Amino acid sequence: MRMSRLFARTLRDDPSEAEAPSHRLLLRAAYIRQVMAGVYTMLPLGMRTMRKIERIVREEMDGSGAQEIRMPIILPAEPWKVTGRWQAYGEIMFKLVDRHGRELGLGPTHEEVVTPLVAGELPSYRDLPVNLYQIEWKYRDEYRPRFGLLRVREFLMKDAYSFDRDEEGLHASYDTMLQAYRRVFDRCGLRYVIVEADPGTIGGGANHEFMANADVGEDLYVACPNGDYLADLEAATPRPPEPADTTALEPLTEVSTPSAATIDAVSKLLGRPASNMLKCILFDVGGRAVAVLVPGDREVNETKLARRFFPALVRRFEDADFASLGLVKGYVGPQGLPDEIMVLADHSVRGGKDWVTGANKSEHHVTGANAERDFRVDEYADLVQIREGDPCPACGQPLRIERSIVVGHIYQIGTTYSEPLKATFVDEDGTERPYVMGCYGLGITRTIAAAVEQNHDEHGITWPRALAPFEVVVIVANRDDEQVTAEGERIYLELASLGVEVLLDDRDESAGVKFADADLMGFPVQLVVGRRGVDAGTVDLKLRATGARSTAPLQGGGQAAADLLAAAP
RNA sequence: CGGGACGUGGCGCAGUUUGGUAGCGCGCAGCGUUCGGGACGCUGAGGUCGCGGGUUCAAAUCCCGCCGUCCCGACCA
Repeated sequence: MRMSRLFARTLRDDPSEAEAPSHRLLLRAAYIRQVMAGVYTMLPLGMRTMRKIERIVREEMDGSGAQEIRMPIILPAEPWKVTGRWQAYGEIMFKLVDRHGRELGLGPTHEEVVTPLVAGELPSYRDLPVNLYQIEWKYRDEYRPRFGLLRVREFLMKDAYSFDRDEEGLHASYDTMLQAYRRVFDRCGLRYVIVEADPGTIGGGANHEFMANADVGEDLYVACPNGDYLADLEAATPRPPEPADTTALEPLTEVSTPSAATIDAVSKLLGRPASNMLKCILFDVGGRAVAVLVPGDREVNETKLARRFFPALVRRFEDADFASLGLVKGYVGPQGLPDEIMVLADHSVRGGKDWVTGANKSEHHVTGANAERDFRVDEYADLVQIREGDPCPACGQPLRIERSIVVGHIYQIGTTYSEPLKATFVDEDGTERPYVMGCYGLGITRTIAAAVEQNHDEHGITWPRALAPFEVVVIVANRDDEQVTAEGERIYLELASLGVEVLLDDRDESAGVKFADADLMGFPVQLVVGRRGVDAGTVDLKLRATGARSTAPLQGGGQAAADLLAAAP
């Protein structure tokens, strides 16, 4: 490719809307252009990098026995209503209506399409397992698109779905995908960790996230310094506390707490630490009231709560909800709550006693409240938000919090979709059983951004070879010199014949502009042909990632660039 | 949706406080000079000042409404 023909105008100044490094550089280096919030056009350079990731993904998926299909972007609403996700995805799903008044959606993911597809084609256990994947645009009307390609409303994703007879088969399929993902991200040159994660609106059981480390990452995970434990912040489970000694308990006593409707205020008023307060938060779960108890110094992890009740919708009580049950916001406690309110407590509540909590009466709290004696707990569960410094569940060392970008997420979803969608096969014993499914997402466009976040410096992008849109750029430093131009052409053809993806900067620009653009666009190897070198019989080479410079003979300069490239990361 | 900021040629910005008929740098086109780290000179093209309404002799500037974009929080690849 000749740069004089390449549709790529670089920007000298940072566009004012771009903040994150990947966003800034992808715009400046002419990889992407914005169309509207969270929607981008991929320019030729961006396309080439995107295709490279797609290719790596295809090779690893095909090599793992998955088969590529293509499902539509535009989908009927019905199966989504059956699984409950028409509601659960809510406003995130782009919804539209066709001329007949039929409700349609733009696919945010494709379980509701692939599951009936397989059910219609494969009624026998003999045909299992099967794993189908596609690389397709996904649509999510995000609350807040941001950071260029990192969080967008239209993105390219590889999604795969495995169908097995039983749990054992699922585990094998899942493990195959986990290994395939490792190879994909290794080949992309990403620095990443694999963490235990929350399944979100997909639902189901065990699942892992592939997290690329990055300063602008929106996703936090906890890591044990000993390497014993890695988990998504939302999914992380703190080590359960030792149960409190309940041999001597305070009596339950009501105290007046005028205008103290917050943990902080009550804590100050009564001179008790927040950790001795029992926070009682009310939720509406699909129309049913649920009280969640956590110590006063902890937060309820609403993601875990949503997971406990998935696919029912969980929302915090609003003023009207308190009023309808005769409760006073800020003074709610678990003792004496009506029977129809389910009471859930975090495991950490077992570690405390003689709680201070609301008296269910305006301006009053109680002290000395204890589980069983004074209030019922219907279920203990893991419901708190983990914090930096919490003990590792494996070894007890304080956990650290790290920042990252989720580039892949794999799930064991079991029969979460096959059951409601009645997607069954006939098993060996003649009975119908729902498929045991796994699903596997990998963000292609997000991987582009994550790679730039990890590979850039003050001059521009420093691509790993596998993702660079071109591997070598041949810079003709003196555009007016026919001999220099001819040597540049010759080396360009030499590199092409060696199978190297090469770009010839034949533009009528000064050398400085060419160097700056080459650095900005991030090609791994730069080869400079100039007057000086041609006279001396040499070319100059530069490895972009390290800045290391060297010279090579003019004759065979192409081979030297190819050798340097082969040694590049 | 809640909080904050900003919308002026392709990009970055000034002008808005104090209304007077739009400017700078980069980029773009032409000519000439330059030619190994974002060259220089001359000439030129390019703007419904986000949109709609209002006030005024006169609005980029003042008032009202709307839209868009970005940043901080609630969803996810």
